[in-house]
Amino acid sequence: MDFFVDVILPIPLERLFTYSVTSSEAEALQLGVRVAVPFGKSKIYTGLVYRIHNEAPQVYEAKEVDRILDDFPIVNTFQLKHWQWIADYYMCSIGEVFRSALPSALLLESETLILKNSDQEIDESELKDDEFLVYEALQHQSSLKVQEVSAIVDRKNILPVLNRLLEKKIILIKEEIYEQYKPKLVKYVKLGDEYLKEEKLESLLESLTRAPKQSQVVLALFQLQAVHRKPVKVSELEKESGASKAVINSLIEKEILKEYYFQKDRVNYEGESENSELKELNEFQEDAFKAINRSFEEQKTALLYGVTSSGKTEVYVKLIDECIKSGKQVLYLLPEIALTTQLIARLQDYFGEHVSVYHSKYNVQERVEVWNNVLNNKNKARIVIGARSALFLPYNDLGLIIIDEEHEGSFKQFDPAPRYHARDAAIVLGQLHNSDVLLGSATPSIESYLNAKTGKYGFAEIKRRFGNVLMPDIELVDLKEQSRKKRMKGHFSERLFLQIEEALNEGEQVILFQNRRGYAPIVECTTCGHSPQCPNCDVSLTYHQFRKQLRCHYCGHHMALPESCQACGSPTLDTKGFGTEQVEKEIELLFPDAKVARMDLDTTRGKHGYEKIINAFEQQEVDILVGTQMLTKGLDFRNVSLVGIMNADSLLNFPDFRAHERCFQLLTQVAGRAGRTQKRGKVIVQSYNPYHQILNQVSVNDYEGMFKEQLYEREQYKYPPKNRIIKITFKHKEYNRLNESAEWFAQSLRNSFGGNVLGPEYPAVARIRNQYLKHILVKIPKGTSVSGVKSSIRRIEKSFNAVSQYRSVRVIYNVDHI
DNA sequence: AGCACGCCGACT
DNA sequence: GTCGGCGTGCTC
Repeated sequence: MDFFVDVILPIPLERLFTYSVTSSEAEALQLGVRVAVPFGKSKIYTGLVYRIHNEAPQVYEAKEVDRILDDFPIVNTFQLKHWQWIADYYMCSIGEVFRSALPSALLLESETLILKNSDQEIDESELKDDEFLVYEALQHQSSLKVQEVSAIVDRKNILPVLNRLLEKKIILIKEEIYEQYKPKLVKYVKLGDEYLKEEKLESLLESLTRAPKQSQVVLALFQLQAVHRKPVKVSELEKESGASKAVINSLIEKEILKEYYFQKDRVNYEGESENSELKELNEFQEDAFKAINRSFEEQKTALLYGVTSSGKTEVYVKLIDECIKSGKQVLYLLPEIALTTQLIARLQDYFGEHVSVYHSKYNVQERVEVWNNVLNNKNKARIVIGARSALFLPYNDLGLIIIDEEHEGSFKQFDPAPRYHARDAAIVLGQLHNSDVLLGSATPSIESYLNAKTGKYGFAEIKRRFGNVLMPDIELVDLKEQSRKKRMKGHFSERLFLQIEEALNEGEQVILFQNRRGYAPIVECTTCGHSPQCPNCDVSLTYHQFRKQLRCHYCGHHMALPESCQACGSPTLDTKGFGTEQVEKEIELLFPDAKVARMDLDTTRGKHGYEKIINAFEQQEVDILVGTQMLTKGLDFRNVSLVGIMNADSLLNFPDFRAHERCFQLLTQVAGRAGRTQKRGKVIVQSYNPYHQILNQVSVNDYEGMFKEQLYEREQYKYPPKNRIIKITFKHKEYNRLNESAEWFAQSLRNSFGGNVLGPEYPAVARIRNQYLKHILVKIPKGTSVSGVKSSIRRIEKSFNAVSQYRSVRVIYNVDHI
């Protein structure tokens, strides 16, 4: 009988691919094992076995599986079901989910290598220029990658050159696959088996009298073993004996010593293994804890609404503790930017080596190790704390999922596919594992709060800040009035200025929030009104003073700041608007004695970018911290008494239906950084529009009011949470073709869904990296079948792709777009 | 998504 | 004439 496997390939194609295997291979294979398979003319991909069967394909001959990569499955059936759900719900292929789920080191791909054919006699004079260049490069390097050849001959299409060289038998071509993950090995030594007996030992030491260095090494080894009673690393022995590697190696060669290796994990918790005692919960936390457990008993997802600094983490810790005592795994999801060392250290303090961390700043090797630890249900991966991608780890016995800062929009993956929402996908994962799911936030999303209100979720609440610290006092300042009365110092109102002064005098710290990086978003000529634009995107270039540069925040294009206007030549350039950099500069002028630091994308590049700034602020080496929304997430500073919002209007004026909700959340979260100890914190919100409803709701902490109003508005305009939306983006470099094709698509959609189709419309930035963009929004009213709508859209896409002019237009689906 | 194949304009 | 552009179609 013939055997076949259906595999998932990491490409955006709907279907699975069938390959043939031998009967012995079929016996060894299991679902969830990786295989290397040939694909197309020359490529080799990593596929995942999804089905093993005997049904020979009818219309084509299946290719053979190249190689089986795992002895045991590295993906389990929970994951496969979960991936399928994500693919269906978020309208992408399971291959795309596969691609983003696996750490890249486990997704090996073939690479074409060009090798020299050394058997061949070569007459260099017969080579053309480009051929010679490749030939010469191969004299220095044993192999070249396609990209390298491309760089050498300075051309994109290198196939002709390679073909000519192949014909002349100068080169060989090879498809190379390599396992990217290499376990880290540590070298140990012990005494050779021969010398383990007492009598042999004596003669050994005698024989070494003429080699003092060597006997020193042997003695040092004894000493180390006697003291530590554990295996001895080569590096330790080297240090202890003072002998060189060469001496040790010659002992190994004589088989007096024996070397051996242990695999070592790269990610290790080095702290105390003794855990701190769990803190006692206060009465409010205790009530919340009980309420959460009650909803878990009813198999419900629970929402924990606890004001900033109310001690939600302690509640989480207690739940985690109970869960791991029952032997199950815990997943603790956080937005990427909230994954600070502060929080991780806190959890490790309680759970020590049970905690594993998984997020984008981990390198590929470290990620594979966490993956394997979770797969094997290792103790050190009992608790995984991570960003949204931690959702894809191979849990086999998940007991609890916590999604902290549940309201955060960054839980939704934006690009590339799968464009999933980690919170929602986590709830589905919880259902598959039958595990408890807890959402936590100080500013719940409208969706989750509604679910709690309607009884779909359980609900728990902590209204008091920990230690009965008062909620910060929030004051709104009218910028219009202040500037009319000429009370502004730069972008600081008199109120804010005086408050900063006071805080500094008291030796307290200040946080200033401005949701825009750079110095100024627009440079403008006061003579002709011209402002420099990005050549690739439809945006003004932002001025960054620290490099005297104009930069595009969409494509990275940058240029030096021109001396004079590029349109009219007059030197009257001025800036409009302001970003964090300018706030920092003004602070330096207004408060020359204060130490300022800035935290935004520009200052936190690199692996430890955040940490440095956060640590400096924590150690009070910095008095004033200026930053973007990065500041809002999970940072806990004791000594901050004042938070200033430089300009709240930029948050309110976003042109989408979530702007007000987001503004409320952001401001409440930043405000929550103030006054985390006994003294009541102060927050100053500057705005041209201080009577705006949302600002007032923030100032009196009226979440309920905000919720009711937003819910009403969303219902009126058929937006989530009661309705669902799918955003369809069209992308093409030709303006006209994009317009036509998007219009065609919208018309077809309208035929099916009438007034529930909005657009096509240009987004605020209508061109990015030379690609024009247009959006269509499809609203799905409550009660309508979501899957029905999705299949209609898919049908329309098929006819769309049948039109040849439209086919090159990229169509991107974004289900539940944030 | 890649990647090869095939047809068309711009240069050595 | 060739080189390199891009539209088209396929991948087990």
